Amino acid sequence: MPYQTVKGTYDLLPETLLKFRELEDLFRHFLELYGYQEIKTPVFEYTGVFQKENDTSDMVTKEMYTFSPNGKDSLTLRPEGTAGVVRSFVENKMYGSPEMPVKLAYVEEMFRHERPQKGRQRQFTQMGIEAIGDKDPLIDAEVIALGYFYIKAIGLNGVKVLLNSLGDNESRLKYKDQLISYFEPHQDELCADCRSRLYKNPLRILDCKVDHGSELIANAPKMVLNEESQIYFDKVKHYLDIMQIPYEIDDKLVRGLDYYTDTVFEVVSTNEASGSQATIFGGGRYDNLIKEMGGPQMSGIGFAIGVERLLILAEAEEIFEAYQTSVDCYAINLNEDPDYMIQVVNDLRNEGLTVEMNYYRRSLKAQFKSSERKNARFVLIIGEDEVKEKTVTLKDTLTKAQETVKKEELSARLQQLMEDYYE
RNA sequence: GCGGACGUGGUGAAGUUGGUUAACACUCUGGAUUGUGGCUCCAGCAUUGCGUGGGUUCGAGUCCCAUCGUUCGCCCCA
Repeated sequence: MPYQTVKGTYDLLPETLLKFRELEDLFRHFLELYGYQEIKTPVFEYTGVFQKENDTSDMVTKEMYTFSPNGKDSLTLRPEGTAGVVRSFVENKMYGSPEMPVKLAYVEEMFRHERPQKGRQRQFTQMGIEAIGDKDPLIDAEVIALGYFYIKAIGLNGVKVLLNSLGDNESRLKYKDQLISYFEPHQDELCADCRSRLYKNPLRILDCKVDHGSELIANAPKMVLNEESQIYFDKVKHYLDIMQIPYEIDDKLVRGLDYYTDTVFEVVSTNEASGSQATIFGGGRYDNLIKEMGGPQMSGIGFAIGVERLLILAEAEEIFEAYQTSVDCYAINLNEDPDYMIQVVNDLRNEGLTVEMNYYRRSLKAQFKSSERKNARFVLIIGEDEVKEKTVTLKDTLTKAQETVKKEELSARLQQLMEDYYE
């Protein structure tokens, strides 16, 4: 096999990683603002954590990295964050927490065996939050607010929030039945995928990209929420209005997995740089997941943001400032051995200054070029005379001023020069 | 899983219907200037090598097949 990254994976090189970190740091700042705490769950879990019974969707059957190291246990690299966090919530008995909801967050790598494309890798990073253990429209609105204002804080334009309600279990089951009886007589007009969805997850038919004569879908019965769900949804919208978060109701928005109940949302980009992968983040409320995982009947809500996609957009909108690493000093050595230079450099570093040095013998010109590339504020020249006199020739690259300083006084002199400059 | 495009040094890339030593530019290295950089000038820089492996041919970066990867779209998107 060739020595190269596996298809759909990539190296995050220093320059890009800095931008990545910037996005993460800002996200963590928002976690703090909204009172979320970060947790780490294992990269792999028992397959059952991600694969619910009766789930035969593409994503679980074809798109998970599932393996069996001992031929017995079936393990899977996490394809998403929610399941692991909910598992942890239950396993660590956080449902007993005095303060509800428990507000958790993660920034982690996910793995999906999909065909790679722009904005879609097989290993990718998601930042997400989950508010578990309580159900109130205010929590839904707050979750959306965190995501929305985070995206705005990055400086992205052309984003919009899509919002929908799938209703509570009662509303949804009723609606499912309605859809089944509506589509049943028209089965032959549906694509193969939708025919198989008909009984399992008829809501997905509404979101099908294959055109089955748009009339059929357009005329499908609309979801009618029961009174409780309608009031809940209205409150969510009301709170979003108060926070001045613009949103669009999209009744075709059903999300892929059927553990979602009531509020579902997605933030999409209208920037063409995102290509066909326009969803920046998506999430929703889940009333049944915690119980399914062996916890009490509790509800949760969360979302996940794809960091790679954010990065594509952020780069397209050129919101990153040019990064320029720099050092305080660069030490040039003109002597055969580096002993004296090492002492000088070591002292300065121990004083807290960032220092680079020349490692091997090369021309003065080459060393000066290095100092430039490292963007050194000061150049320290160490030749025969300096070693003899226990001094260092100090050149300020901004003022071009040059002076000879005693080795013991170097650190203090540098600090002074830097302070003077900023005055 | 399906369909289209693409793959030449560290980088950006030229390479006409297959024909001698793979253009040009940037970067880098050395020198002019062996204790003072940025400018200028000179020189060097793709292990007979053009993603990889086969094939056709007197001859292939150029044609054919396969394979790997990238990319665009479809599917999917927890």
